[in-house]
Amino acid sequence: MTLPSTYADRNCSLARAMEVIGERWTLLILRDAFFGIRRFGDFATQLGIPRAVLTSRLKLLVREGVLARDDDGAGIVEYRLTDKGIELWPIVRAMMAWGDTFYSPAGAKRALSHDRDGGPLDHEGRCQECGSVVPVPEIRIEPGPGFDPENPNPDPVSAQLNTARRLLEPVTASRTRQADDSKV
Amino acid sequence: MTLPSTYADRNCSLARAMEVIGERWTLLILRDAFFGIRRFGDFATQLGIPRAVLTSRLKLLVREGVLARDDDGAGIVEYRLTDKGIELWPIVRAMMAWGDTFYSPAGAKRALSHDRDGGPLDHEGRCQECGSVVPVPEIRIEPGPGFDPENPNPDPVSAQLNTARRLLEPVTASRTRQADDSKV
DNA sequence: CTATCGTGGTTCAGTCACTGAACTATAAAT
DNA sequence: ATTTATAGTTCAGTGACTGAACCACGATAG
Repeated sequence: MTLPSTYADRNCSLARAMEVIGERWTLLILRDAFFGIRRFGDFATQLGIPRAVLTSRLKLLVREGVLARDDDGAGIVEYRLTDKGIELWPIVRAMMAWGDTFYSPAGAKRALSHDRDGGPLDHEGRCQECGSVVPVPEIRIEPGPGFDPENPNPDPVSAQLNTARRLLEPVTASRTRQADDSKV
Repeated sequence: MTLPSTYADRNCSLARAMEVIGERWTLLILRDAFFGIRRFGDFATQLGIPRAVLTSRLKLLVREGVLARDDDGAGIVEYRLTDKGIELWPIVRAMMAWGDTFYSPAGAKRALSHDRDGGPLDHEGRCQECGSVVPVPEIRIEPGPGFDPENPNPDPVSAQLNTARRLLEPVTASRTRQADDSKV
């Protein structure tokens, strides 16, 4: 049902993509998923999104195969990006780059680099050291020159998000999934 | 007015970008702008968007410097992408590519190529012939293998949009700006 | 000069979605 | 048995979108 009166244009792939990821909050949810957030409560507190809307968005993203819902039966649910979801990275990266260019005079708020060789990424996502298009799990993200530690949000999840990390690396929650699974 | 309760995250450029281009319809308006649409009425009919919403979106985009409003004083107004707006192309391209990949089994609905040498563009926007990142005005767009001529929309604007053209090349309207010989 | 048309909007009632706060359900942990 | 952590649901109030009609203005036709 994605949208009541759906975008009519059947011949533009952009319209179809918008029905999946174009609703309010959706891209911010996905950004946080790239940053390693997997838990319902963490999405809710990080984004300040109404929980009912979060439920609705997560359901749509799971139905469309962008996120996978992983329930361990013990009250712990994780939402992880699927391969299809990971292929949304160029969109997220392009939007961050545009926002940095025009709304962050002090420089990029987050700096991206190739975790293997340390080379910075250009705006097309290429490592300037090795020249390759860096796979998402090898991308290192850290606060950049434009990062503003205004209100240092003291919760542990925010603290983790503001350190240098690799994309998709899960934030460790207070109560983790049962008995340490090897799927990281 | 961008958003009533704005996205709170001040430290993600994505949130700032979403405030400018994240509202419903906005990216479709910009897609049409890349395709050469410049007139209020053409946006309205091509997208099927309520005119009040279109007014609101155009005003925001002009205020943010993404579009320029050009009024010739004779009842003809044109909205054109600025340089800042043209830099949104990687976002539009990435979303079309993702939509094609996952929702167009018959192949891309629109094919992109380098107008100078005819080389097709890869998913990062590089010409596979000359290897360069092709500037937007040199990008040729035409119906691709997944294009579906289902309801051949008979209006002249749609007809132009479905032929091979360069991006940003304006669609010629029935009544053009200031003194023109091409009367129908 | 008046009437009509093309164009770029505005207005408005009805509907739908989002917001924010409170509440519920379930499974540990104490 | 009670508390805590987590993942949701519920609901009234508000705001945004929808669709259709209407308006203002300049150009064109009679």
